[in-house]
Amino acid sequence: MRADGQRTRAAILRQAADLATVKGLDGLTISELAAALGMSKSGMYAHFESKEALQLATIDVASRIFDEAVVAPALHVEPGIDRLVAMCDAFFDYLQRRTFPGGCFFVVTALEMGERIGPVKECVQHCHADFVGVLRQNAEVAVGRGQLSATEKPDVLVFELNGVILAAHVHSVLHGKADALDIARQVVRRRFGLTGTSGLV
Amino acid sequence: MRADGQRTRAAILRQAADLATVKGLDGLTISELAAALGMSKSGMYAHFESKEALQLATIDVASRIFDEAVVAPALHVEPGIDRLVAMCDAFFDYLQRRTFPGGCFFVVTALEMGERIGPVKECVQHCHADFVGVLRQNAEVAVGRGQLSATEKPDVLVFELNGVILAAHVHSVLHGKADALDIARQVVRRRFGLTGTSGLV
DNA sequence: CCTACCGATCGGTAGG
DNA sequence: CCTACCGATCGGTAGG
Repeated sequence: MRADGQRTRAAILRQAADLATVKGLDGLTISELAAALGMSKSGMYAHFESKEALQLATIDVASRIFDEAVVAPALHVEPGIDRLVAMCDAFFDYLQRRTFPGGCFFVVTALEMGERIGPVKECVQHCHADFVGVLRQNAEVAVGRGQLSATEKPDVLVFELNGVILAAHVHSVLHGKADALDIARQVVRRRFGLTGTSGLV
Repeated sequence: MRADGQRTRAAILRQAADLATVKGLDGLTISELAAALGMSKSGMYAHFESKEALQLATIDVASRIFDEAVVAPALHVEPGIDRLVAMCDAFFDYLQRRTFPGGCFFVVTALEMGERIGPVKECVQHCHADFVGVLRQNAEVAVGRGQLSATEKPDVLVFELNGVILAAHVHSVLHGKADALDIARQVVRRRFGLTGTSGLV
């Protein structure tokens, strides 16, 4: 049945995304993926013609999961600083609840693909750039509405927020430091001159 | 001759470190490494008993290269804020001159090893923790000497500096943005309330 | 979606 | 440090 095929495909991609956050998009193996799903290796090829096609499709579903978990919730609050803070908080929540077992799919793959060449790298690159673009838009709104000083450069602000996100990842995933996400929430608030909900400075 | 053996071993490890920053410590292959050196695969096993031993030895030389490039230069300036800024600047220089082809060895491997288990992950983890520890010591000195407010938490400051380093990496390596390192230097200076050498805020 | 199979490459060893 | 080789596993295909 058609619906079954699509459900299977979705299950494969979700599992692939999970595995990729631990082993990398390249370290991910078709046999390993099949085994994790209790299927045969050739069952994977019934859904994808090559490993590269599988990788590309995996990035696509991962970006949907990311948007749903991190971007979408923040769209309910006002553009500008509020949305920026909401989006960072949503990211920290998404990281904390381990939506993917190895942390954030795009943090892991962005660093894995650093100097690679080819469609998989470009796809990861574009997904990451899209997220940075959303942050940037809101940084511009924040400056435009006078929520931030007119001398504040959106590019620099986005760079800094990205840094907090990345530091949160390394401290919580690699080092398993439980307080990393609290520190991250606190740093974001202080950067905007807000009194944190996460306790004293 | 003994000296030849050691020179070969050093050449193997240097090449391995280079490859690991592009393909990852796990994606690195013995055959690929041998080919890059114009040697045979079993020539590698004359120097290392297993891939894991090779990985561990590679991390060791990478940490020496890192210390020489990033930590050592900063030891010539006063502990505290000055040394913190010098160390960050040294990191940005080391990244800019592409000491390793894929960026910083420890940024790349720290994210690759995120949720792995075993001696290789632990080794990367300890190297990263050592660097964070050096930053932390200087953050404590800075607070102790009154260069920073007494309410400033060293852990939080180190978290932030780590974020700047990571953001510099992603923006310059993945996205190839040439101005990333200038932004990074600027952000570090502003964080300490210093007037940047890298132009206006 | 499976069994059965392909050539290529993996990490690693024997023997020199 | 090499040639020659090992079993295991890789990505991928044939045929059903």
